[in-house]
Amino acid sequence: MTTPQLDKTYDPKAVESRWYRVWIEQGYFRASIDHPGEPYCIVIPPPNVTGSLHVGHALNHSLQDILIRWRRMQGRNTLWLPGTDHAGIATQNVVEKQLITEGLSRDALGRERFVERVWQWKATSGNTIVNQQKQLGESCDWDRLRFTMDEGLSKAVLEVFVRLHDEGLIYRGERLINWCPRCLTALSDIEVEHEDVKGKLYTIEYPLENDPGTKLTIATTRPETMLGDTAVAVHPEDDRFKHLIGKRVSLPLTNRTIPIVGDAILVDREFGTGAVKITPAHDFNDYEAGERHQLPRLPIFDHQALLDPAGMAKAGVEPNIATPLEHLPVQKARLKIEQALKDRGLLMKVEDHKMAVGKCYRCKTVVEPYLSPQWFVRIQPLADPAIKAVEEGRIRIIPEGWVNNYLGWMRDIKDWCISRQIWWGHQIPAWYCLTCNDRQILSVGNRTTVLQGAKPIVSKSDPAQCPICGGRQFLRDPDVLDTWFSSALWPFSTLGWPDRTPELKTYYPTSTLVTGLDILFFWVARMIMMGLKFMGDVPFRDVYIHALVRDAEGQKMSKSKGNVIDPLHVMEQFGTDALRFTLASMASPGRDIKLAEERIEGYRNFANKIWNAARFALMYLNGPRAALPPAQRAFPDRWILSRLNHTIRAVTSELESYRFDRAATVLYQFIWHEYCDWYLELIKPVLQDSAHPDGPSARQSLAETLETTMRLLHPFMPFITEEIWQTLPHRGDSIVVQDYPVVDSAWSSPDTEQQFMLLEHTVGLVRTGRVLLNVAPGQRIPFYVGHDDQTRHRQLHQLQHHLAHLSRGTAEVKPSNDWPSGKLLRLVTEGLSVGIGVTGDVDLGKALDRLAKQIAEADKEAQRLDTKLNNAEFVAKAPPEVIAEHQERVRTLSRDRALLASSQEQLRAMLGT
RNA sequence: GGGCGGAUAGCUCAGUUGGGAGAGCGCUGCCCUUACAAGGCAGAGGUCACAGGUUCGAUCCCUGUUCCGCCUACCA
Repeated sequence: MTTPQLDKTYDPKAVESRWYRVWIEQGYFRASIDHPGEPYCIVIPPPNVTGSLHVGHALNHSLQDILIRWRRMQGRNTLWLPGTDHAGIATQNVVEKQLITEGLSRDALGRERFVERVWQWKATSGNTIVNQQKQLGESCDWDRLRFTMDEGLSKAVLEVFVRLHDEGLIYRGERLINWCPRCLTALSDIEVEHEDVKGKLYTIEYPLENDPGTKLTIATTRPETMLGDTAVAVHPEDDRFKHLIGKRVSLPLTNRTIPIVGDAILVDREFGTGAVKITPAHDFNDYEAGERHQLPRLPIFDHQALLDPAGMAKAGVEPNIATPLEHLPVQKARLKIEQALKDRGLLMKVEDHKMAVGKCYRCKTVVEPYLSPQWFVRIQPLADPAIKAVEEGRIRIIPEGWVNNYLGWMRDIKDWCISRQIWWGHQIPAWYCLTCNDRQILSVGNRTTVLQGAKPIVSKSDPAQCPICGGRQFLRDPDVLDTWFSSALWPFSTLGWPDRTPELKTYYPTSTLVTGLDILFFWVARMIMMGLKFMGDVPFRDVYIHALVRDAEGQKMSKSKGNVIDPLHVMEQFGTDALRFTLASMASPGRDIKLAEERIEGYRNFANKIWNAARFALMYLNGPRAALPPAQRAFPDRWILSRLNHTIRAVTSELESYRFDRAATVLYQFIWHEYCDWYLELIKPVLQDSAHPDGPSARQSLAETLETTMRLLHPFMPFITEEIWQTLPHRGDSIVVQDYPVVDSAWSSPDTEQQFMLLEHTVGLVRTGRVLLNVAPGQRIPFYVGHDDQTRHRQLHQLQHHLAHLSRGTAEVKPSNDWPSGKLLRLVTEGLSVGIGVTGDVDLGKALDRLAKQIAEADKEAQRLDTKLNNAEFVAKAPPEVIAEHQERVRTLSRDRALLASSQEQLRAMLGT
């Protein structure tokens, strides 16, 4: 038999694309409802269709692939369902920017042609991220790739919208909503990011209508909104002001007077002046206060957040004030208002003030509360079951710490604004009869607005006839749905819902959702609500929430900071397996990942180490192999089988609890520091002697353990493990579809492990001695070993030839008091003694320093233990086994110390000091 | 303002029934020893943030403080 030869260093590029192609060709990732195993399904958090893979995706996807590959190998009926979402606002923004560079605009193009352009863009760039995912080795069932705007998923959206509307859970109404004046659309509450900024607090005087000499002083951070004030509020129990309630003030800069109202909710007596202006059209609190006091709402900004002439006219703003303000943005208007108030002596003071402003999560523009008719989901009835599902443990959130976060948000949830004033997305299935809604449909330029009070016909298909007037002319609601509305249906819409498909029956509820914290509310919470509502069951059993990836300094990665780590570049440079292993090993719960390239390089080295272990194995695997029962194998084989068994148990249980970091650490330690450092070294003498009687069993153990280790590692490092596995003796076509290793009690051998620890300590001591005495690495030396404990001493005899081999010398096992008295460096630890001959002209400085240090440490430790043992309370109250252990340690220490001291004296004697 | 998490070796982080403090990277010294210099061997380095409390005994449990993150919120 000829053995395949491997190159000296591992070259990821040479193997990755090759194996991925094979895996796809063989259909290993394809799921089938006929598979006999218990289903295990993950739906991918769909990335933006026009995006590209960033390191956050790489983490998220690596973890999912580890789970899926692991479960597939365990024989489960696995489905990892991939897909992308249409990312309404973001994608529309991208295409609009393209149009600008062509001198076009979406308005110039018109809705239909614009949407066509977006589809074109999706067609050209939509595969980018999918190809990058393949590069990462993701074992998705690509035949089932879904997109939120697919026909099937769109059907699901229609179905859900219409059913929720019919049940009264979707309604249209005019409310104050978050409005992005740049994207020109409504946003939901959670699409607004709050950011602390340094602002100013303006104190302004409003004169009383019937007593202009008396003034009510208010404080505001947004003086420009005063033009739309419709009341001033004071606390009803505030003795300073309560007599003013019911009176009116003249609103400066306008011809209006507005009432003073008492409002205990809005007003905090301690803050500012104790009096607050109320602008219901431009502030959420004021909007609610306005409801309480039946105040009019006077918007003074237009949809671009510019001062609106018509609005100002309606608000009675003095013409000489209004004219210069027309079409000014908020910031500029503020300066003019400030000046006007100053001119009239009404501006008392301006102070620095810390405040939070809301920004659009897509474009970072400051959002404005804006009064407009929108569609909402009445969320409370959906939230209640979603709260219960988590409370009752039907859904587990991991790590648990996020449960309260989830519950807190769900219990305080607000109605969800789902309409967006953009064109890319699922258009709302609502139509307005042109006859019946004549007065509610308003066209200004190319903007069509359907006013509050219009009567929509909600239906899965175009209505033929108005049920009220019989009219046949309709306007379809121009708005589209929030992208997250379709994402919320993802776990069942991707499986064929609303049709009752066998896939749905097999894979729903899905098993695990892997996601970042940033979309817990955007996505996870909404999937839970929709899943419970429409499937009558939770969408997934486990939600695993992983950390955010930051740069080495802990900064959030962003293109503008230039600190992004590009996963594609990393894969190119260090290999995909290295990247995947790095991310897995750093995925500790509840902590952000600070990623530095050196870490990835370290795991590239790990891959190379594995590669070379395989090269070593292949070099010696020629020749007959014999599979003896584990107990009859040689010491190194018994030991590595026992350790491998332990590693299988640990990796499996860590994966079961989503501790990817610990699973990775366990694998790393085993492969590098047990398998390579010790096992391969231990078996070299047997392998290198082709006539050795233990050869057949050693070769069998070597092949068997390496092959098993590759299977154990495969979910983490799919490419290198496949490449190596193929060169080893194996059964089957691909590691992808082999069984995951399971614990085998016949492999477990605690006695052998004990013995190995003795070997490890002894070899360590000899090697230390060699360094202390400056013995050349290649030089073979004679040395003595002995142990105070009889059993250990006997074991040293059994280990003799291993000791000699690993210590590069000849070992004589003999009680230490039988050793020659002079010219010997003795090193001692825990009853174990090693003696190395000292030749005349060696520098003993290092050795003496070491002995002195050991003695000092022994003294210190002995003193610490003595103190404890002399404490009557310790002796009286500590468990007997703890006391016994302490006493034993004191005895060992004192023996060790005595031996070290005598060695010290002997060396000193040699030096003649 | 509220909530949550973190503070352990130079750096990044493990450490689950409280009883001798760990890994990776980096650093120092010696080695191109026929799997691997992307390597081997040996080694240095830590009042486990601070102050109290519980306990015979605390990195671990409790309280408070400081600093740093994140989430959330209507303080004009």
